[in-house]
Amino acid sequence: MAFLSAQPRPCTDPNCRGQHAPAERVALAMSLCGARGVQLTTLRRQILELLWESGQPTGAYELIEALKLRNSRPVGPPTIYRALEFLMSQGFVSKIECHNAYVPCVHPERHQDCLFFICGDCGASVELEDPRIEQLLAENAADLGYRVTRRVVEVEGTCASCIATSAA
Amino acid sequence: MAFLSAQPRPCTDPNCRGQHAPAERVALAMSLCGARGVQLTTLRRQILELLWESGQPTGAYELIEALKLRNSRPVGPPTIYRALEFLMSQGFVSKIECHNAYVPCVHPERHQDCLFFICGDCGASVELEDPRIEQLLAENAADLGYRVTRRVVEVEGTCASCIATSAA
DNA sequence: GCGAGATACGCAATGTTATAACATTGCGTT
DNA sequence: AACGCAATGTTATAACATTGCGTATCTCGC
Repeated sequence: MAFLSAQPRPCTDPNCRGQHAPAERVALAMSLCGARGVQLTTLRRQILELLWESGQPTGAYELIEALKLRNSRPVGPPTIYRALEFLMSQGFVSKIECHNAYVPCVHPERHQDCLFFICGDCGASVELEDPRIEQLLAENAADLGYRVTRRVVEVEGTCASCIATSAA
Repeated sequence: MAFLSAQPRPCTDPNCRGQHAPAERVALAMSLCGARGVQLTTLRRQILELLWESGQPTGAYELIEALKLRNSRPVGPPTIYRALEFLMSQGFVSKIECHNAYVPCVHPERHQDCLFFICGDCGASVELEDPRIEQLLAENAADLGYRVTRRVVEVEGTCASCIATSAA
């Protein structure tokens, strides 16, 4: 009886905009890792937590600094990058290529690349899915004979609240 | 009488796939710079030529090496990056964010961000335009209240010829 | 032509992001 | 104990990009 389950469940609202508590998101990741037979180790979990708590795309070296505060013993760049690679391979994190920064993903269970809108003023990013865009990219790929391994769709601009603030 | 003009003219075929001779492309850039009142200096022109001749996304430091061979006097990173910034501002070049590399643009006169398909095997990239995708991104931006300044759409995968090669 | 201001370039140093190469830890199995 | 394995630690370096400042070159009004 799924509705009685104590397990965290995936969000099914494509327009939820990622409004979920960090703890809830991390619990979902732990659950998925269990089901997939991979390990969400302490380090990996901490990084995922930090990303959820950060609220905006965060650089690898910022994560190193943040972990230093939390853990006393510092970790080196390779450690961070390996953990990020794991988190990305599992769909828990995406890289914002145009900012060399990392964001937690709202829908790791669907595990696909989605759209990001990034505000150049406040730095916040929003994750969206749009099947129509995915479809069109797939069509273009088919026309070219491409086999697709990854999609990067990043829209840079100014978010509504920053527009409002700057107008004031 | 436009059809008698000796000026290079923009390509109007959205699916031309960039099959244009480097010299022709550079001539178009020079013409556009004249019309816009900006300077396509020797350095900038050389970099644009190198990108057209390269045939695939090229890193800033690769351009430094290539210029060293061509010019005897070497140029430093800031010089290259300034030139690339100029070429991007004029729509002559785009950055492939997911590879930290630069490609010449087929349609500088339209001066807008387009789609790139990048082959992970051979490294070649293909530039496309798809108004339907642009439209959908604009819709999503409008829904979110975003003012868009730049679009990054990069599809990584394997191109048709590399698929054929690896199958053989 | 000629000087003032703007634009572009040269150069040294530095900052930022990412990976290579190798060593170690911890844990479960034999 | 000895081994295998996944993850992490350590050191160094590769790869990408910017800052700050001084010099050269171009443009335009005179």
